[in-house]
This record gives sequence, structure tokens and C-alpha cells, in this order.
Amino acid sequence: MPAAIAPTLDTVFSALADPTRRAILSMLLEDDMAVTDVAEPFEMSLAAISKHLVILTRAGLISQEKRGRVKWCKLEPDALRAASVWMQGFGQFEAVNLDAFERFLAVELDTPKAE
Amino acid sequence: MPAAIAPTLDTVFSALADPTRRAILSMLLEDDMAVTDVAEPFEMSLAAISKHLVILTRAGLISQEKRGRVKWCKLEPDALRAASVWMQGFGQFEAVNLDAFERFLAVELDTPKAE
DNA sequence: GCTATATTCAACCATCTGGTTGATGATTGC
DNA sequence: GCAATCATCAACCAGATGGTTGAATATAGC
Repeated sequence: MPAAIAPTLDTVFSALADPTRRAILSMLLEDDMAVTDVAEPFEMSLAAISKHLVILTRAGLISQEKRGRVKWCKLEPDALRAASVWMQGFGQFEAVNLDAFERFLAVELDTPKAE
Repeated sequence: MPAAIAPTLDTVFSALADPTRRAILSMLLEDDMAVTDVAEPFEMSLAAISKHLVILTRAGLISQEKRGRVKWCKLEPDALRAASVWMQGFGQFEAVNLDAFERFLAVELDTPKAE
């Protein structure tokens, strides 16, 4: 099944460049969704949304799994992580020690969001 | 004359989607550069590079200052920061405490890159 | 002032992008 | 089996994108 898509910075950033696609990602933060439900709030055709989902999938930002006739969409954070790490090479991030950042993340992600 | 460019996530991400423009940003990490020097390593016309620089400028990723007949290009990290912060809302970053991240950055940036 | 250098402008072109509509293919449920 | 539902495919379209070339605009230096 894999056909392992190879997301690149090109595909990730151009996927993120569209506001509709960013909105879809935001929706998927809440929960996994079926294609029809993803399309519901948008004023465009289901086919258009379907294309956006293909682009997000190819960028590795989401994954899609078909169960019955319903295709479920799920956020996949790894590609975003890659893009974010790339960004750390720049500007205010240039001085950031990547290892330290990784450790920081590890600790943060391990800490159950205490209010 | 400002017409103060308002960089948006759209413009930032689509600026970052092109490999030539990311390469330019990498070059500007080293130092400020004149347009001609930016163009030198690329196998495309000066006019094409000039257009890329306009796009980067409109995205707020670089600034350009004309001194004499030479226009200097300078990396502007703030727009990247904005995009990076946006990303933290997602995936593995969703659990990251933004305040903690800011503090982490502050400490990191204060620490002189000790080898 | 004239020539050379630095950069952009203008017109053009091929290709990509984001949308449409209508047909098509699976799956479900009665 | 058949109608309804979920999703994609195919063909098409307008406009954006990324490149070209040649002319134009400043500035620099002799």
C-alpha cells in the first residue's frame, strides 16, 4: 500500500500556501473527518475539496484511509515538523541549537498539559 | 512611500514554496548581498532573480535597501517567525506550551553559540 | 558628457493552480 | 437488485507563476 509519498519542502510549503488547505488542517486538529464533512463548511464543490485533500496527502500533511465508502482524513504532523525544523535555520532561529530544540520538544511533549 | 507590505501566511508560505527563493534566503543567512551577487550562482537571468526578490520582499522575508546603484538584500526573520508560530498549533507542536517555547528561544538566543 | 554597471520594466510564453460541471465507480441499506 | 450516498475522474476554463529577451532608468567613474 505505501507507495511512500516523499514530501518535500516544496510540496509542504505550497500546500500550506492556500488558506482553504490551512483551514482544513485546522479542522483536522479537532478530530479525524470524512471528506464530505471536511467539505461541508466551504462554499465550493466536493470535487475541489477532494483535490485539496490530494495535495495535502501528497505533502504528507494528512493521511486518508478508506473504510467502506467513507474516506477518513487524519492530520499527519511529521511533514509540518520537517518544515518547522527547516525554518529554524533562519533569522531568530539561526542561533538555536537543534539538539537543544529536540530535547526541549521531547520534554514538552512528554509533559501532560498541566493547566 | 511605505505602502507597508502586510505579509500574510499565504504570501510567506508561497514564497517559501520555491527552491530558488529558499536558496536565496540561505545565502542571505551568511550576509547581506547585492542583487547581482545573489543572482550569480543561479543559472537564470538577473530579471528572474529580481522577481524572486520582489516576492520575498512582499512576503516580508527580506528587505531591500538601495545605496547608490546597488540594492542590498537583507534577511528579515519576523515573517518566518510568524509562520513558525502558526505551525506550532499543529501536530506534535499542539501540546507545546508557547510560553515555554518563547522562553526556550530566549535562552537559546542569548547563549553565544559555544562549539 | 559618455560609457559602463546595477537593476527593473514590459511584453511575451508555457505551464501550473484552483475552480467548475457532469459522468463514473464503490458501497450501503432496504 | 436498485436507489441513494461517498468520493473521484475527466474535461474544461481563467488567472497565477516562473521563466525569457530587449529596452529603459539610475548611478558611478573617468
